[in-house]
Amino acid sequence: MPMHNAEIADAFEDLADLLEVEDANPFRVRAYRNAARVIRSNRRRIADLAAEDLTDLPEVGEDLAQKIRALVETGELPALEEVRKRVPQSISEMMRIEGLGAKKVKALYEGLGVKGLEDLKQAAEEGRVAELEGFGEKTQEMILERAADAAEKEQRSLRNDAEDVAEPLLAYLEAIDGVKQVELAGSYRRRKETVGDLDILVTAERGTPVMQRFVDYDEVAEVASRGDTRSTVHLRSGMQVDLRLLPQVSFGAALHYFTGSKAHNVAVRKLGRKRGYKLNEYGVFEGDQRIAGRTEEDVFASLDLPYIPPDLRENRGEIEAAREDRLPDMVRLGDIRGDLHCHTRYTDGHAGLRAMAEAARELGREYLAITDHTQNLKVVNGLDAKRLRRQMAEIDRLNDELEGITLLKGAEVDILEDGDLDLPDDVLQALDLTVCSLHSKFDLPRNQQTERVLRALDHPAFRILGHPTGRRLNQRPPLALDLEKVMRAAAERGRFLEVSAQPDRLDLNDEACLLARELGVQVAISTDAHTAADLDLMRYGLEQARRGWLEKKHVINTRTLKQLQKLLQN
DNA sequence: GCCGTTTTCGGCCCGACTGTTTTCAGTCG
Repeated sequence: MPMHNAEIADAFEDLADLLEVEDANPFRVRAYRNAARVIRSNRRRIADLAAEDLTDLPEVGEDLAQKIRALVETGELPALEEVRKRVPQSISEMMRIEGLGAKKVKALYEGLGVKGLEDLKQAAEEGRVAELEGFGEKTQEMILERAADAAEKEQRSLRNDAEDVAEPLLAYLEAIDGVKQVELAGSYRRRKETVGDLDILVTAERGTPVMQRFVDYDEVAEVASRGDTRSTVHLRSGMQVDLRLLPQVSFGAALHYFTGSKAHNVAVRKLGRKRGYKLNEYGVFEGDQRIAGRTEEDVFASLDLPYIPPDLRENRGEIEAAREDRLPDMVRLGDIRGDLHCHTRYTDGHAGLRAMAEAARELGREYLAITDHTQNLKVVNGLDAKRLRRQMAEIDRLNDELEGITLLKGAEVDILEDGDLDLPDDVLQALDLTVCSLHSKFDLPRNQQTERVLRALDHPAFRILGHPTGRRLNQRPPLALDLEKVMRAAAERGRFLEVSAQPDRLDLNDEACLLARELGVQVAISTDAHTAADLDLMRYGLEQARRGWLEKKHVINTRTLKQLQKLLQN
């Protein structure tokens, strides 16, 4: 089983952590971290590229290329094994405690012989930490408080959960008398699929008690730090929130800086340096002279760049594209004309056909495909041919009656273990479209899983591959599938892939959308609604498609009903 | 360890906040 990009990245992160504790050259440490970031976010499997020239990857030179090859081939990183002989691996787990970095961990290890979280907790309980030079009572208390939490795995929040926390807080801040601007920066603003913490930027009239009101917010469980221009709190929900109070004149620079991504910022700063400018969160400076900073548009303009939307700021070519005036014209919610995946009471949905149709019409959809499960999925009472025929007849009757919306006859057809589809051909052919999905045998080896999907793709009734990787955020990793191969086959056969808008799926994700664009596969952004209210989840799928540079022309449910029907005929 | 329109050596982002060592190092973003 070839090594996953995340595993390779983890190995270099570990190496960086341990070297940092050893007080190695900080730039060397950073080089490993930079490479880990590049590897982790690369959409192709590094293990598969190992035969090619890995130095083509940014941040990867001769040395790292050789280390990656060794790691992929042997499963071991000799440099890491070397360091582990000198420093126990477990001490890096202490660095997960907020407020403990490499230097403090090194001091704890050398001064107290503490080797991991358990040791550390014990040392703190016995009061030995406070006695160590450079440490005190407060640090010891902090360690006691956080050691237990650090042992649990950190999880990022789903976007919709983060919104539930963020929106009321933003409204609270905006309502403070004297507050002028409130913006939520960070990965939240970039519309990333998950959110780690919230970075809020505020401008206000002089003397406005923003910080006091912020730490007084009802939902604040703990104030981690409080200053005149910056404070950090933890909310009851567990979410960390940073708030920064800024002068108007640098608001745009700060918004750009704290929106990130880090990789995007590094690339933009580099562009500035080439022109002799200095970029930081206060502005763009030529010598001591601030030449931009009030708005983000100013900041980009000072570098002769058009405005780059936050969704694209991942250093995936957006800066070059901006310079050459070929930024994508990303698909918008208003472009969406229909929804091609939903369920009803016939299987595991909670509303009837008419209710779903009317809810979709309320949202301005012109068509809605009814795609209930098929017989293989017993737990949800999947439809057999007979029941599906009955549903099709009911849809025909409803279509005669309904104004302003058309229901399409479809099914979410199970792809069986051998790649067959889960209904007889005649009934499949009678449908307007199929969404074909994997719901079983997630653990097949990569080759076999890929073959299974390729076989299904060959079926004449196959139209859309539903939630292609099967991942559930924070629950289930993507299944082993050669997505590139699948996409190439789909492009050849005129088939489509789904971008599921379910907040815990978002599948295809942003990077896979980029790949789809590159390989010429069109997608359907679908809600997979199980209730009438779910039909409004569309925006979450749209956000990931936009992050994946997809335009209106790449998304089949932006077509009129007539155009779509033509696309689905072949 | 990487990188290069300042190019094969010599840089590599830097400012706010905290706790502690009372003038600053460590951490974070």
